Amino acid sequence: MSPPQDPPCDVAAAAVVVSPPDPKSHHGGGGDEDVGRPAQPPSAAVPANNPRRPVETETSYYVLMPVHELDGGAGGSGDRPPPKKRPATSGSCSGAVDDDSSPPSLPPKKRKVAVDYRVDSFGGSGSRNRETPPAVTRHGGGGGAPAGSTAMDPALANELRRREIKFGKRKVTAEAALTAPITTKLPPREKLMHDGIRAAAAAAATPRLLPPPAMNGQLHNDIVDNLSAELRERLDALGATAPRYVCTKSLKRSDVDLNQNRLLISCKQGEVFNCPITHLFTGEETIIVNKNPDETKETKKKKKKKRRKNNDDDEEEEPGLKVKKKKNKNEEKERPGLKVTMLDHGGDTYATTCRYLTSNGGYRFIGEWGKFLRNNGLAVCVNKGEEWTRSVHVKLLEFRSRRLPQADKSGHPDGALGFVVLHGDDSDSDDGEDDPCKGKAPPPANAKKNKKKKSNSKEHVNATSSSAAASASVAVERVTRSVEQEADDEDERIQRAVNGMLKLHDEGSQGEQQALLASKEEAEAKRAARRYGSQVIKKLGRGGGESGHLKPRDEGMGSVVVAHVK
DNA sequence: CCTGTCAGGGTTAGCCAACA
DNA sequence: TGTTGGCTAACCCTGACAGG
Repeated sequence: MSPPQDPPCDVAAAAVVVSPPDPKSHHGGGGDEDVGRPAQPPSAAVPANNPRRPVETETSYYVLMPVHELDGGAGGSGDRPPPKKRPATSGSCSGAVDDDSSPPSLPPKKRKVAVDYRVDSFGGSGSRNRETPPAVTRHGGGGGAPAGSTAMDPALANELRRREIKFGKRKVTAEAALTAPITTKLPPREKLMHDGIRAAAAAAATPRLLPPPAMNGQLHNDIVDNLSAELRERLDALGATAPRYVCTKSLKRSDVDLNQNRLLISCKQGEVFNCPITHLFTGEETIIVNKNPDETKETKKKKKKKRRKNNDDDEEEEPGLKVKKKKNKNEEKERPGLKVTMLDHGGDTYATTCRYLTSNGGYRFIGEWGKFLRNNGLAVCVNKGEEWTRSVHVKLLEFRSRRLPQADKSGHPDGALGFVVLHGDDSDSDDGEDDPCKGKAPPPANAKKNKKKKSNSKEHVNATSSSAAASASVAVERVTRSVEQEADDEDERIQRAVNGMLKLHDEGSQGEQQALLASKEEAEAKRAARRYGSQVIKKLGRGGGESGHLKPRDEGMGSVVVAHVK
């Protein structure tokens, strides 16, 4: 659960991908996080006569190209609307994160973290101004800007330049027809590619004080811009800093249960420092939030023992109980937990307390969380037999204000920490699209199916993404003949793949990593080709010397080209 | 190389106890 | 009675490993 990286979105690695018909058309392949994402069971997906796929859409062609080239044309553009979100088909709780990650047909009872750690995916929007950067940084190459920041890594640049797409035997004319328009655009694309490279370098070199211009940054802007007037007024009144996106939490039943009155945001054990919330806290706040976790355990054990003793002989314990009560009172005064003010969409204020619970491995917000639920119509009283069938997520945006309680104790010049909590039905949300981490979230109902899907998704991802070098910032254009719905899914996947590529690159485009990826991807692509009757036409950037009648639309666009031959 | 199985780990739901 | 703190079991995913 490494913090998402903010990709330089201006440049695109280009990949011409003729996707195999189905197997991957439904799974959420994509970013590295998505590799494991469950997808449609191969059995259902592979058949060419898949009922879910229109006959004429068997072959889809994907072209990854610089985002600025995506105007009009094949339906992609830099400002194209965020990929449509797949509607949650099941009544089960599926968070925003879960949504896109999980296939519609898979309503798992329990799912992995629904917390959307897009924090950094907003171009670090969530963290860019943070005092405490995430433990995992994107700067694999060391200090300063990430690789290709101030200047593109020469090796990468060379790699990109010598990339060529080579098409082997192609009996399908349709591809040629598709590629035709592509080739016609070659000159501008080359230029754009260079522009893109420069843009990537510039973007990387630029301190991320602003959200990146595209993708997640756009999403971030959307979130912030869509704050209600009341909320804005409230923030102004508090003299709050600009809200920054933290994460998205898909509300589970336990989160909306009024009897529990708490919101749990779990953090993977051992990776608490990767949790976006963790980095919101100053040192002082961290101490408060995590106050004496060990003591609590010890006291608990003691309590347990005492309980047992109580069970054994109640009479003797009475004095002890009194003592305990007194101690508890003292503990109450010292009760750990950070006072956190929450604001809802309407600007209403809720005083909550945030604590990190080692037992649950996550942050628990208590206090007026129940009030929030009631005011926002999210409350469920399980005792009354109510069921939580909605799929609602909440977005957390952090801000600070000196006018909040305990601002002085925060240890932060901007004051105490507060959260803007925006909720919405997942069906309305589009957040999943950009979530690089959502891949982790979706647990399929069937693990076996999952695996198969997983493998498919891997193939797809690898097929669409190739060398890590190519991952140097991307945008995706899809040229497809498939139906819109299908296209949307594909779009999502490619977007995720791109994100994954970006992430890989950000993690530090190490040679080993590249080599590993390259070999893996090539193998996966070949496998996919065999399985789906496609042709692995050429793996870009591998030797690159073979002849081919098709030149890459953009130099430096690394990819595995898989042509599905109908 | 592919597939199936197993073990480990993470997340969530449910429950209970203590306290105000 | 409602709130809060905490534990634990169940579920499910993921990775590793072995067999075909």
